Amino acid sequence: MLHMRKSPIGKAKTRQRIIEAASTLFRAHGVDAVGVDAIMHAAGLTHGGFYGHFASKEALVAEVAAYALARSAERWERVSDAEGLTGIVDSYLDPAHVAAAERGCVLTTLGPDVARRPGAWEALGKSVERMAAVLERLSPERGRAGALAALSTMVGAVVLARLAEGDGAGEVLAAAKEAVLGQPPAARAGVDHVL
Amino acid sequence: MLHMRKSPIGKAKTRQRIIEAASTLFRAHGVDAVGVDAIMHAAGLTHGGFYGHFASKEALVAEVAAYALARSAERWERVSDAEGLTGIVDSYLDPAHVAAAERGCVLTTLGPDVARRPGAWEALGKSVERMAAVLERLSPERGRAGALAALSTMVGAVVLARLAEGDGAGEVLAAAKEAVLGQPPAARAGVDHVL
DNA sequence: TGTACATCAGTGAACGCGCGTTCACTGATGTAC
DNA sequence: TGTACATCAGTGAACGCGCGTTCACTGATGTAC
Repeated sequence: MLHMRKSPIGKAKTRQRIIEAASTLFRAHGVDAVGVDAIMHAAGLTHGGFYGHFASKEALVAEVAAYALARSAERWERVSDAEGLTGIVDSYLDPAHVAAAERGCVLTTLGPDVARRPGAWEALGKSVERMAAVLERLSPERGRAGALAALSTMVGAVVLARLAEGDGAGEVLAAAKEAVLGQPPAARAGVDHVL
Repeated sequence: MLHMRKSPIGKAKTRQRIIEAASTLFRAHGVDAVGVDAIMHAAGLTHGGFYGHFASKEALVAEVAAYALARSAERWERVSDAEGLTGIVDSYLDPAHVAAAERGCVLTTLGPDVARRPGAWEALGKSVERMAAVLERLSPERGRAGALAALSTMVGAVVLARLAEGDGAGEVLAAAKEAVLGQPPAARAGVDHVL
């Protein structure tokens, strides 16, 4: 092969590239539908090198889930500072989020998948906690229970929106937005029974 | 082999047995983690007979998802008649539902998995519609948007509860229940930061 | 009612294939002199 | 500064295995006489 990456300082970067490639592929196609070979290829490497970075595919799954959700939590904290509750809710309950599952929130793309792998729970819990804390800080009057309920609504709405055809997705997202932000029905379009 | 089932009237029952076996296994382990061989074995048959009933594993997946969610929708309609909104919400947001994923709501066990298989959407949409209709009938003052938001909250809460360790699951379920039923905080236990 | 036969639900060996994982190796790198 | 060498990140062939699917077959069933 012509190009190889062998400097010791580069190993950590290669590892990170593998995690990022896997986080896209896992979210897009599901954990079991993506092989080590496909991940390494997406990272610009050959499959054999995988085990120099991770003990097993399962170990990668746990790390990827934790990493991707931690990035979501970071984003929530950053957006909440700049744009407040509506900033988070609008970007989460956005058709673009529904469409781009490969970059979407892990809870909505891999939730049930990760739930079957108890090894990954611990690492996710911390990020879920951070996301709930952001919501609670922005709506202190609803308390922690209100924050957990709002998070549930947002996660569930994106899951449902990905199962809806046509305009159904938009209707679910709008309904969830209304519930979480407490907006009145306002000028509602004449959408009817499209889910 | 000693026992075989070959009467023409029995074929439809065999087919149903395959669907039911698959619906349990898919929900418990995920679609890609369960092979045709395991499904047929659980149905008391050998793997070769599968293709006398279904064109492919993908065709079975679509049928299983539709069947299992339709049974949920039926149950919602039946329970709503007898026990009203609290009957549905209490049984859906119950630790027993969280624990028994293999018999749980398809939206929470296979949602993202099915979302990646557009072939199965159509059959699911009808059942989602029925579930939303049940919620709207029981809370007409919140309208269709309120029903879709409540459904989102319930689905998201079960997904999150399956990712939580220890008491975190109960906390999410209680928060979602409070949000959907509109109950006041009431006598809340001193649970703190357990998710 | 009893016998011969056609049907076809279910069997199980076999197929090509891609999986997760291992391992002997290669060759660019950073270091020692 | 220039050369020789040890390190080790990454390569790619190979492993056993289980996948989805096919197919020649078996034998219990319902039917015809």
